[in-house]
Amino acid sequence: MKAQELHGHLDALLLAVLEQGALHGYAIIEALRARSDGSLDLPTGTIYPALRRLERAGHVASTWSTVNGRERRTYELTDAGRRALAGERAGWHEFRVTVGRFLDPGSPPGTPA
Amino acid sequence: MKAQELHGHLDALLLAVLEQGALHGYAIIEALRARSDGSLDLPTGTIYPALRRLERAGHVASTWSTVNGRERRTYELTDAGRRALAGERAGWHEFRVTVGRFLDPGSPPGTPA
DNA sequence: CCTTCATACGTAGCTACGCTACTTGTCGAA
DNA sequence: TTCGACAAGTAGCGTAGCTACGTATGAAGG
Repeated sequence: MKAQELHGHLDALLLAVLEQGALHGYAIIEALRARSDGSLDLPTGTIYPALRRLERAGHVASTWSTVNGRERRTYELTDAGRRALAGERAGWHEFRVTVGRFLDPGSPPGTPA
Repeated sequence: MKAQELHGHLDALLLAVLEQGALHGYAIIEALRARSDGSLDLPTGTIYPALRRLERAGHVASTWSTVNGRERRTYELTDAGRRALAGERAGWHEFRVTVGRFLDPGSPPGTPA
């Protein structure tokens, strides 16, 4: 799918992926691709800046490690990040219902009961 | 809701509103507000440029009329617009499923059956 | 009469944010 | 030794919605 439509929801996706355990950037990209059956194939230029944004916001924390001579920055959800994720989930739900009222089939204009 | 999350979905909303009949810009804003129970209260600076974009793209057509001394530009879906709306609906569905896999409750990681 | 508010259109400039394209570097395989 | 997967990152661009204006009419209220 056209990924630009993610606008505003990327942070939530990243937090959701990290909810299941700490990962490094590259692995996050792979996790998104895997869990979406390839629909979400996000470039590094999207992920890395987003992760730094989340870190600045205090929603994730990172630690460096070296594995096989390769530098890895591993990201982990903070408590604030977990709270933020809950908020993002609520926001996503409202968004999905609101937009769905216009775009989902079944009950366009006047559907009282 | 924070309207910036609409990013990329606004066109679809406008087409969906016009699907039920031609409306002028101001009325479109009111229709969005009404059908979303007030969640979508979009400023004119968002709607008018968007409508012109849709017109340039050939998805809507506009006709001027004067009602009570007030100028009205009434927008109507074109056939291409109707096709575009169908595409937007499909895109919305895929988007909602993909993002939902991460943010909706119920089936986070490995849910085979 | 004059102000104010709802109606109705519109533009200029800002900002957020995801994307493209690029760089740096290690390691394993061909 | 060259190429591709792994791993991180930045600079600059484009899209698109938002803020804050500006214009104009008609109705309501003082």
